[in-house]
Amino acid sequence: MKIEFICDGDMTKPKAQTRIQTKNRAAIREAALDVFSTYGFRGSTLDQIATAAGLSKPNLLYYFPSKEAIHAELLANLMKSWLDPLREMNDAGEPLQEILAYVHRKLQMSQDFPRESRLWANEILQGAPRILSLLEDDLRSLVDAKVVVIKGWSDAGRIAPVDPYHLLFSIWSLTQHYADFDVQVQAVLADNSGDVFDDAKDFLTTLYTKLLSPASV
Amino acid sequence: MKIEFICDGDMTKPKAQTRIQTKNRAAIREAALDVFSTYGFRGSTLDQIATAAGLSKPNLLYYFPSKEAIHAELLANLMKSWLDPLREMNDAGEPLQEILAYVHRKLQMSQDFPRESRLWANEILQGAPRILSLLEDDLRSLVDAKVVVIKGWSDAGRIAPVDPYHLLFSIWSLTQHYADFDVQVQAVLADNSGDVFDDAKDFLTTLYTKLLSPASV
DNA sequence: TTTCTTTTTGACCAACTGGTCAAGTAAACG
DNA sequence: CGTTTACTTGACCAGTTGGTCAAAAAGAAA
Repeated sequence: MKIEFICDGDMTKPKAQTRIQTKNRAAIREAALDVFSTYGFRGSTLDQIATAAGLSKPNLLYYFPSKEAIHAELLANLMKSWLDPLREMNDAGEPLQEILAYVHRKLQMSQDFPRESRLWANEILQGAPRILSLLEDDLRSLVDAKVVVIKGWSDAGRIAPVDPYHLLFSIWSLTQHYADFDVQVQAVLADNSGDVFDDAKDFLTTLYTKLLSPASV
Repeated sequence: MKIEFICDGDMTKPKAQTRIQTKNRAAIREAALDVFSTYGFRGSTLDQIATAAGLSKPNLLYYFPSKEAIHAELLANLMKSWLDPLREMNDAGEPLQEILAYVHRKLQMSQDFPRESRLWANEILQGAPRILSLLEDDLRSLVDAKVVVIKGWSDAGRIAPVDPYHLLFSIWSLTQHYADFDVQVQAVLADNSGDVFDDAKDFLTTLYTKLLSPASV
């Protein structure tokens, strides 16, 4: 019997997975996340992933039809959790609080899911060949919607005037930097101080508070 | 006769290169920068580089002893130009102007040398296996020196109090983002507006001015 | 022109790549 | 228990990889 592919378009047969399938598919996803996020798609091999998952290569290919398919599934899952923190930003909330909360959520994701962040970064760095269309649809429309919200806050004088697009870019880059460039951050800081993410949180809170607080005049 | 390797440690024989050597080694560096910055080290092949340089693979290997050697030379050159903009930050200057000038220099580099930025990003993302020691030596000592300068400005009340390390991280991430995540930026902005880098420059100038201007009290 | 050196290439190699397949082993089910 | 189904594997394949080498083709120098 053929394995059902999660999330495919057709509605036929939800086809419950067996214990073994659930376990092994999860192990493969874990291993693939490790390998892909470190070496990128073309730099990773099925043997690496299989070994990391504790399976033989043919066995791995019993669960996923191809290297491409594993990568695609990871990216599909990632897209959702990558957009969610921005979706949660609430039109009706207090503007500065909403933006700071978004920054903190993104920073927390860099701390908790650095591999996911690096997988994303690898894909974008290489020109996003596999998710360009998703960027232009899902990401773009979400951003466009939130840009309107931010513009509204800004026009109403509830936050300082700011380019909403570049504001979002700044949040992405500042928060993901701590995951993507971790090696560099560690090399510079070495033993130097306390917790990096605590300090980063303080720094970013100050930065966005100063940037966005409406002029007191 | 063996080809001399540029910049090797020993002082013997400067050994002037021939016209052909100069031309072909330059072509190889150009091509390798294209390929490595797009696919990362492991994802790039000698055939790709050779073709892009207009040479056959054996011919390419006549000029460089290995794939590793080409990559190493690119990174060595890059390290210098990557650190220079920070080196130029002048202790004796007006603090805010010095920092803004550094930001603008880095942003300009993202605009003018996006491939170099992506080559760097690829290397760091993958754990910097080939330049970790350089990060821990050259980069770290330069940063430590400049941190003292910034701390001095901050203690003297010439700029607002700020964590100097995270200030530098923020400059790196905000400026390099426009090179490294270019595809994503383009996907979000699409045709939307005028020049991305012009807008980015305005945004960053405002951001760091607000962050660093000393309290008016 | 002749000679000497530099440059270029086609043929080749062993190791590795993503992927297949038939045959075997282990679960689950009746 | 036996049988059906799910899972696993060793052997294998064609294409690609980084890299070698001897010999041919330019260039430079005389």
